[in-house]
Amino acid sequence: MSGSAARPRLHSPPMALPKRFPGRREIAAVRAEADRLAPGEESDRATRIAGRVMARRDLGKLMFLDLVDRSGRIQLILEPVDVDLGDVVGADGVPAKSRRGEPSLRVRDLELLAKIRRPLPDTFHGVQDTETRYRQRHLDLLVNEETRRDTLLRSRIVTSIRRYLDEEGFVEVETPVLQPRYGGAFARPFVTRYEALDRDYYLRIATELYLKRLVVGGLEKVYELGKDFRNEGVSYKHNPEFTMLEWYEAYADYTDTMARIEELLERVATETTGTTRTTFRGHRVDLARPWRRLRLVDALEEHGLWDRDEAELRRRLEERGVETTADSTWSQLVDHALTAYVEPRLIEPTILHDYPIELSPFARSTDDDPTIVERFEYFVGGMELGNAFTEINDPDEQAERFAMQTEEGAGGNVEAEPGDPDYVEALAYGMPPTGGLGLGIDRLAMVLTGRETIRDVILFPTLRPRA
RNA sequence: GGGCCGUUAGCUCAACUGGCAGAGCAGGGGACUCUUAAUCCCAAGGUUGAAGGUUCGAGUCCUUCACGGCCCA
Repeated sequence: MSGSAARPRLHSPPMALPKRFPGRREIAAVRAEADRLAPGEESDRATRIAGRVMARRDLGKLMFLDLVDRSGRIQLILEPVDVDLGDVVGADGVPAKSRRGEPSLRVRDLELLAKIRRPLPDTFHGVQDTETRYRQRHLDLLVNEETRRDTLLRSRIVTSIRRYLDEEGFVEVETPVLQPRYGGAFARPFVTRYEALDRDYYLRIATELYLKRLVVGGLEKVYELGKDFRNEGVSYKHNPEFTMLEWYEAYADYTDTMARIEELLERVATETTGTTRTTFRGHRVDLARPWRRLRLVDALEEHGLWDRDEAELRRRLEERGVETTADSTWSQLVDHALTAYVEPRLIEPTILHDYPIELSPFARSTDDDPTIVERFEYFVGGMELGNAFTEINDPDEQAERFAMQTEEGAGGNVEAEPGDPDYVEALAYGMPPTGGLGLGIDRLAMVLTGRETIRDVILFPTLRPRA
């Protein structure tokens, strides 16, 4: 911090740094302006920019700094000052192009806005240690440009999804995160304590049941985009706290919903990345419509893994060396077969549709087979992105499905749907035929950023606390 | 929950079969008026994740623990 006596000190004393830096332009815009000049030429237009000093090349009587803000990077040319890598500064000067042709700002005045007090990590190699990147995301964002880029891309993805749904007449709503009774998905919940009521509450595992109440109430097309919580381990595609979109559209069925999700993802990809093509986990995939469609039964039969008899299905799985002791019900065996043999092969965007009724407590039966329901899941790069169905709107039918799930739970499936009598009562007031859909936002962000783990698209992924 | 791998300076990484813990960047001092991973000179920087053990001697071998990663469940 103590520069040589020959060097002028920055005019702001460290203890009284400015509280604002007004009139600043984005670095990317200034850089573009400077780029239009000839080498050695200077503009006469005074310009102010601010950001973090990320490189310093000190030549004695001349100094070059690289200044970075959210929009980009530009070189500063100035009289030498006492400044450290990582300092936040505001610069006042004119766009210029160096003799070597680098777009720059010729600085008249440099103002320290925030002093770095701990050394910045390596600005060339960045932070490589995954643990540091997740625990100290500020460092990751500062020195790893890809992290900044993918964070901004994720933000544009969410904005683009909202724009589409809003334009299509959907209403964005917010429903309870803290719930006295959980439901709407197969998962174990986080349990918490509501002291004032002296009873346990649950963090929501889905928004499903509340959103469909709103369709009963006449909102017609609703969506919610927010966090769900599932009490399970982490993997490359699982974080216990994750972001989910659910929408419900009155007067639509699952074929309408298929068309809409294809349209949405094609559009979001194009708007945010400029293309429908992406590379994910080593696979080149194209999100452009139409996607491949495949019946679940056909997909399982391809592997000789479709059988209605639990013992027989278990035998066939074990024959292939699959450990099935954790699967206590037929539904769990089907799910296991799906996860192990079908899902990894669904590389190009694929809609897998028409599910067994046992796996789907909210979906209406198909017209030609009451044991098969109008449900689909859609996959990209061997990973499920979401789930959708033609919603049950008959209260008696819904009550029966909850009863089936109670049996499923009694059979040993801890993730069985617990049921919700209040929801059944809501349906008794009449819900229009409705198509509903869930979309895993984190997973979509993985596909569009090309990141291989969900922890790279969640800014603060769940980690064990340091001892 | 199980298996394997990792943890060395603020950051990125070395250190052979057990034999003086090292470099680059950052930070400190100095030189340098068009550099862009600037360059050059000097000095400094360590409880090798934690605890225990084996050994004349441990970053290295053994045990336990913590955290992370990958695979499996």
